[in-house]
This record gives sequence, C-alpha cells and structure tokens, in this order.
Amino acid sequence: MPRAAGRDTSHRVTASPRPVRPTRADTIATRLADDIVAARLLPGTALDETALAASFGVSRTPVREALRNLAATGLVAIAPHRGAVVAKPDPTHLADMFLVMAELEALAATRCAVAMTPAQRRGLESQHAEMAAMVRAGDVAAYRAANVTLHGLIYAGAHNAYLAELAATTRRRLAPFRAAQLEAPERMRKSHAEHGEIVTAILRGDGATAAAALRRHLSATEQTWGEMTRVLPIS
Amino acid sequence: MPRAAGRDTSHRVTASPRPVRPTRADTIATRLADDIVAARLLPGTALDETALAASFGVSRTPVREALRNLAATGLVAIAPHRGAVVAKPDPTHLADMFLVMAELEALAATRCAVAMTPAQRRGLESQHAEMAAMVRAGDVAAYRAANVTLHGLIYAGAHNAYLAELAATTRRRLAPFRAAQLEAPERMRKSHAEHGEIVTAILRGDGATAAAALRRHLSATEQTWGEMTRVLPIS
DNA sequence: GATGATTTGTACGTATGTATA
DNA sequence: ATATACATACGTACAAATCAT
Repeated sequence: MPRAAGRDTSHRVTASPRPVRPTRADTIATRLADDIVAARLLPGTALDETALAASFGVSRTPVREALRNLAATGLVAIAPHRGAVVAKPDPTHLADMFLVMAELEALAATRCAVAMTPAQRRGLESQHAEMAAMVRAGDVAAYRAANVTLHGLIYAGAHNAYLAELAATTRRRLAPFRAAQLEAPERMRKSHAEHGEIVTAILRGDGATAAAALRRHLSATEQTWGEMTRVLPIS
Repeated sequence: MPRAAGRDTSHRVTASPRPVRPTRADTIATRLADDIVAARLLPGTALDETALAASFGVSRTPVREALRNLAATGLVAIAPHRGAVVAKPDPTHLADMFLVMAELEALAATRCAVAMTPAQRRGLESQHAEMAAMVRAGDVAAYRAANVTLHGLIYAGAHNAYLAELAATTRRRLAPFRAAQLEAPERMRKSHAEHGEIVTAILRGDGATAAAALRRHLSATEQTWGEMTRVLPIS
C-alpha cells in the first residue's frame, strides 16, 4: 500500500506534530511557571538548582534548562554565577508592562471587530453571558478563570498568532501582581460591566470603541490593584 | 586613595551590576543570533549540538543552553528529541509579526511625541540628518546600520522599557527576512523621506501623525519586501 | 515493520567564580 | 584582606528516543 498516505503530516503548521511526551525540563518549567503565576512562589524568591533538583527528584541538568526557559519568558531572572530568582520587576517596569498589555489587547479587540468568525462571535457572547452567573454567585475563583478564557477568546478572534503570543505572555508575567485584584469590593461586578461594553462593541463591529473600552478596563484594573493594600510584597 | 569612589555601582538599575565576563553559553547564543539575524544561517538550517560544540571548541552543555535561550527569543525552534533549527515562520506568521511590529513602533512614536527629553529630540534629529548623507552616497550598508539606530532612538524616547524590549525583539526576528529589502531601487531614498515625516511629527509633538507615518513606513517596507525576488529561500 | 546508527535528554563529577566569615 | 564555604558553569558518560536502512 502507499504508505505516504497514512502518516503524512505536511499539512501541519506547528513544530511539534505528534503528541510527544514532554521532557523533564519542560515539566519542571511548567510547574514552576504555574507556581509563579499563581503567586505560590513570590517575587524575589531564590531558586536554588540543587534544592529544586532534589524536590523534583531529578538531576540539576533539567532544572537548569527549565530555569533558562523561564528566564527567557521573563518569569525568573538569572545572574551569571549568582543563580536565579523569581522575577521582581520594579514599579516602573510593571507600569510599562501594564501600558503595553493594554495596547496589545486594544489592538486585538480592534482586529476582532472585523476578523472574528460567526462561531467566534457566538463563543465570545456566551462566555460573557456565563460570567454573569459567577458575578451573582460571588464566585471569584470561577470568575478569575473565566476571565482568562474571555481574554483568550479575544486574542484568538484577532487571528494574529504573534499578537496572541505577546498578549498572553505579558498577561502571564503580570498575573502574580494581579492575583488579589478581583477581591476588591465591587471590582468583579464592575469588571463584568466593562466586559459588556467591550463585547458589545466587538460584536457590533466597532473596533475603535472596543479598543477604547478595553483600555479603560485595564486602566481600572491597574488602579484597583494600585489602591489595594498589597497582598504581595512587591516592593 | 579612597577606592570606594572608583568602584561604587549602587546607582545601577539593571540586574547585572558590574561587567561580568559572559558565560560560554551567552557568547555562543550571541554569535548564533548574529549569524541568524545577518542571514548567514538561513531559516530551516539544522543546528546540531555536537557539531556546534566542536566548532566552538566547547562541550555540548553550553551549546544546549544557548539554543534554549534562542528558542525562547524565537530565533530558533526546538522540537523534543528532534533538535533545533533556525526558525522559519510561514508567510502568515511573518505577516502577523509585521503588523504587530508596526503597531508597537506606532505606539512608541506616540509616546515619543510627549515623552522625549530635549536631548533625545536633538539626537533623533541629528541621526536623521546624518542618514541623508548616506542616501546621497548610496551607502546601503551604512544606512541599514543607521536605520537600526534610528528606530532604537524611537524606542528609547518612548520611555517604556518593556515596549522597547518587545519592539527590538520583534525587529530582530524579522531581520533575516528583510536583509535585502533596502537593495530595492529607490527604496533607500523613499525610506529616508518616510523617516522625515515621522521625525518631524515627533518633534512637533504630534503623536497621532507620527504613528500614522510609521505605520505607512513599515507597510511600505513590507510591500517592497514582498515584491522583491526572494534573495532568501523563505518558502 | 524491525534493527542499527545517530542525536538528544539526563545524570554526575570537576572547575570556577561568588559570597561570607 | 585573606581564606573558606558554597553555588553555579562546564565537561563527560550513559540512557532514551528518533531516523535511516
């Protein structure tokens, strides 16, 4: 039989075609990243190679590779011969990142207004609708997870893989510093209302309004975060 | 003599205070990155760890770390157990990156219009003026180098380190695919004229016009690149 | 489809540089 | 300031997966 037909993968676009079992370094990088993003590992914490290797039950080699990967994504900082620490950007750099993230998401919203498929529009609308129930129930944890999904739908709707990558990376790097922001009184309800403006504008095809609403949304998020008593010792 | 005065570095802001001798992995990463950006290593080229280690006269360990670093910056692509290759984004992804870069630079120009210091404004103006001579002389190599500097001044003038980082990284990733673009007839002269619009608008404090001019500038760059007979086998 | 050659992934030991006493 | 302790950078050896035959 013509064996070319059965295993042809030339139509694929990504670099990792079939489901390869992840390498140890990848597994460790993922776990460390999760801990950092969820603020279980606080900014400034030293990441000792030997200790991590012991705790993961592997040698130092994959731990080192994981740390290098995380350093390149900005979640950890490495100084030669001096080891790695969880990244701890100063307030100025955090503000810079916030501004850029707002602009990236505003751009994504602009593109969504003209580029989203009908199915994607329906998905965005229903995701927003589902979040209303979480607001009524006061379920902050569920809302936070749904919020990531919602913004992810906006990235996807822009149909620009690079933009989606940058926006998601930036959002991840900021996550440790926003972990508690939704706990603020009334913030969740206001967040949902702001989402409503954004979603409505996108579905209407009004990119400029969507972008403006998104900038306001992130500006409000940043302000809330700045006004709150810091749960995390970031300075 | 009071040696405290000579070696004080407490005013520094970055994470690598004193000039540490770079690690082998860093040296190798820099050299490979230069080769990729300058299109001496073409997209798709396999990067064999053992061969690279031999050619650099080191073991595989620092080579591996260098490759992981480059993978995180997007210059190379690594698949588990299958090695590294020089990144070769498909045309769609290239277009995505071009769009995002245009928006990042447009944002930078907008910020420049309001945030640049007087010294930075003078620097931008003089850099642009110097490039006029290169156009007259037809010195493409000098113009290309000066062009990177000019755009770098715009990044710096925005006073947003994260924006500067993203824009510079994106520009680097696109560099291999734009290497020959300035060779196109009249492209250099037109490029300089477009720069004039951008610089004038920034110095005038007109961010919106500067951003629009920058989008047009990069759009023209992309079009020229797309119309040219490919010097690089990118597809 | 099975087997062997080749390349990557991981473990571990040594050297070098940093930090502390 | 010198020396000692310690963590990281690098080299080497082995294990595991991929691909070529």
